[in-house]
Amino acid sequence: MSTPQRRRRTRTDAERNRDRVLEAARALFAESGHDVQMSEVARAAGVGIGTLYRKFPTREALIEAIAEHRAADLVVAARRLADADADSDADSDDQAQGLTGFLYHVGEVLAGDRGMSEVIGTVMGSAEPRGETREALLAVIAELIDRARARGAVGQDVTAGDVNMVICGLAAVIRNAAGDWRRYVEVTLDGLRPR
Amino acid sequence: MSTPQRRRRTRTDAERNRDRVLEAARALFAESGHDVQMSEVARAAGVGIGTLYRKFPTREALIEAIAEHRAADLVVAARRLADADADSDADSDDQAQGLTGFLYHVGEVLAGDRGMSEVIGTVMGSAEPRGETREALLAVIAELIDRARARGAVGQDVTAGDVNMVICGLAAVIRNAAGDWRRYVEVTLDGLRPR
DNA sequence: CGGAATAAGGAATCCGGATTCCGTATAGAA
DNA sequence: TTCTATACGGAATCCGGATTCCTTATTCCG
Repeated sequence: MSTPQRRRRTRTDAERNRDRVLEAARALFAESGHDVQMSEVARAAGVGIGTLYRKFPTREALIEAIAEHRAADLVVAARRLADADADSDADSDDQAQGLTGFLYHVGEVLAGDRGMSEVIGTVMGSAEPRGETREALLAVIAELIDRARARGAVGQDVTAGDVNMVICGLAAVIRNAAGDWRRYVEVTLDGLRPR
Repeated sequence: MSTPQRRRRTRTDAERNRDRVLEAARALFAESGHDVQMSEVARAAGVGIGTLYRKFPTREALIEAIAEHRAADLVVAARRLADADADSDADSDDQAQGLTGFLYHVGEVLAGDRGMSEVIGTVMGSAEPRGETREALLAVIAELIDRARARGAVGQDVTAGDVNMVICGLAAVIRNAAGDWRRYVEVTLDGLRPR
């Protein structure tokens, strides 16, 4: 029946180290993908392996934490594009501007982040049951599609799932340097147009 | 200066075992992808690990050997489709029949072969310098494209590289169960049409 | 049939990393 | 300043698998 006294606040240095780890890992993963070693991350962060493990009990946990962040960034970007799309008049030569912009943005991001390109497939795939961020992303994508469709820029039958697939493929193209990813985006966008 | 006497022919049992290994590995990889253990392959083949390693000095060698086979199969299939395409009149409702058939065929194959879907990206990507089979595949694809283009079924600017990318993406879609791959093929084919 | 020359088997070894453990160091509450 | 909950560091440990090695079994050539 002991009354638990209020916990001391988290040590400031602990917090600082967490940030350092996160940042170092983000950079390393972006540069070389997820096959970087935990010890490397720790070194890059200027922290001991023990500390790294205190923050993230597992390599997987670390990767997941970062992937989550980056995915959330994508949601934000998509949100912005959707809003911009809402404002703009229908005078642009690209009637699907929001969606178009989004796909190119994703390409840009993946092209600059090896790690992300390795995981986005899983994130978007039907794998993870818990996908708060995933749901959010699908929602915004659906919105982008609706806007484009309202202007007759994409087929009536296009769904967020379709874009999902396209992104999944895009990541693979980028990872394998299988060609010019911009061309890929161009082709798939054409494929989504009506008729 | 010793004259090497003519070698004894390869023992029949040795050959038999090689086939067994190849077959077992093919099945296992198709079923579960390439993360299967060497010992599992050996067991499935009814052979000792030592024997397995005598045939394929490295896990990578084994995977490569099988991937090579399967890729060659794709070339054969493509070749057939190209020939069939050559015969057919232009009365079909699908003017790109050869190419269309090929992409669906690839999808079918990848959907039934986890291992292949994991590697095709690398095979098609600009990775491998030595790509006899890769070259052959690209050549047939180019032919399929030419035929389709002659009928105005695909854009003037479509290249084998484009199809390459599409396949790379297709593999990712299938691997991640990111959606209905047939839909993906449909969309990308549309994207390759003129205009 | 007899004897190399090959091949089969599979236990023992090796290895690259991830993860754990515990003795120290430090922040921050009193 | 003191004291203790927290956090740090990084050597030691653990582990899953690939790969090696050596002993025994088979082929098949003469």
